[in-house]
Amino acid sequence: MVTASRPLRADAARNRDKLLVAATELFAERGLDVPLEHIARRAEVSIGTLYKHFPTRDDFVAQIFPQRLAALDVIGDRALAEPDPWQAFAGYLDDLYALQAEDRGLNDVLARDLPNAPEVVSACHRGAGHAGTLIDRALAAGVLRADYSIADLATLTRAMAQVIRDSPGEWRRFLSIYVEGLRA
Amino acid sequence: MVTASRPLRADAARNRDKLLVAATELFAERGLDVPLEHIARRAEVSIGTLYKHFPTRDDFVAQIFPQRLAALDVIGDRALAEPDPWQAFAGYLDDLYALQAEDRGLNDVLARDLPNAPEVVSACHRGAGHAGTLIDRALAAGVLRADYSIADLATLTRAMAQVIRDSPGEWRRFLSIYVEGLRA
DNA sequence: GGTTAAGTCGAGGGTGCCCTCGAATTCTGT
DNA sequence: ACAGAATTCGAGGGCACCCTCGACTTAACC
Repeated sequence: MVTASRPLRADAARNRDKLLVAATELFAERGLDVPLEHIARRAEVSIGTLYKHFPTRDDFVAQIFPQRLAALDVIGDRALAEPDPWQAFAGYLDDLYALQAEDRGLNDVLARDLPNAPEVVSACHRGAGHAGTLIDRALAAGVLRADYSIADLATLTRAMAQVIRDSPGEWRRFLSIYVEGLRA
Repeated sequence: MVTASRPLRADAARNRDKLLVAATELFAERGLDVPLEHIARRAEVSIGTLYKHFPTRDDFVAQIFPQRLAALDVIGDRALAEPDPWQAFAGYLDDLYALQAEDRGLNDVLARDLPNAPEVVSACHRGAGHAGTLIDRALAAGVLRADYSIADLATLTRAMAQVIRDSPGEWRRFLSIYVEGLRA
């Protein structure tokens, strides 16, 4: 999988790291659309060097977000371990959006059309898998409105992304109202 | 109020109209951020002429949206005429977002920080007034969750704007779930 | 018809972002 | 130390949008 061509030269490895750090920070602070020039500047590296290491924005995304998205598995597993199906589902939503609220980049990744990064896509699919299971369990237990589906959750996620952007202090309240409407 | 300076020359009046028509169409189709050059092109007028008549984007907004926002009064009055407080409130939301779904420009106007156009601002205030009354009535009747406020409705509106943009076919379903969570 | 104020036009300058490429630099192995 | 390969740099071209301004055109009034 990892095509180990010649290892990077020392200075190159250092620059690559600085770029990754800068990109991670800026994505989290300002979202996925931060200008690449800003990333280069924060990394104290020229724009040309940036393009050498990461020819496209998606190359950054592919390097940065798989780790971030691992958190999805963590909250997914936690929810699956919760015995009460309703608690599991509602808690999962809470955890999910707390995650999004902490990281504008993550918020963007989950809310918009997926970036062209296979690892990111598969992490999202895994997340959707967890969510699907939680929904099914809640449906089986009869605690969730009977017509709820994963597609509704996708819609909710985009809506929540917007609420988080506009009024970071109010997403929890908004979510709790919506969730109230979900009970069977 | 209307400073009736010299009337416009015939050709100027014609161009002004063409610009207004083009802007109305394009705002509705593509939202408030459509490039001004596109408006000029559709109006078959040069960019310089556009700036002569409408020095800023807000000048367009100020001319176009007060009419559009009159619809807010219509649905507001309709809702106030409805005797059942819950029906009135829920129906109002439905009508409001149906309006937004029909016109991307309106969707933008209602969802983002208000444009610098006094007439638009006051129309929105009037709308908020109606909504406030409907909320109060529903609260008084005990059919709406007791802590609901106009601020929640503002949050909802931004969320709905996003849902409408992303998946125009699903806003009604999303809204109905949220509204379900609102009942007392 | 001639005068002139009003209106029109569009090239062009400014900004912010994207991305490329050749010259200059620096690491690495011998 | 040196050669050669790898890496860095940043000026600069491209694009999309914003907005201005002076030369040209035209409607309006006598």
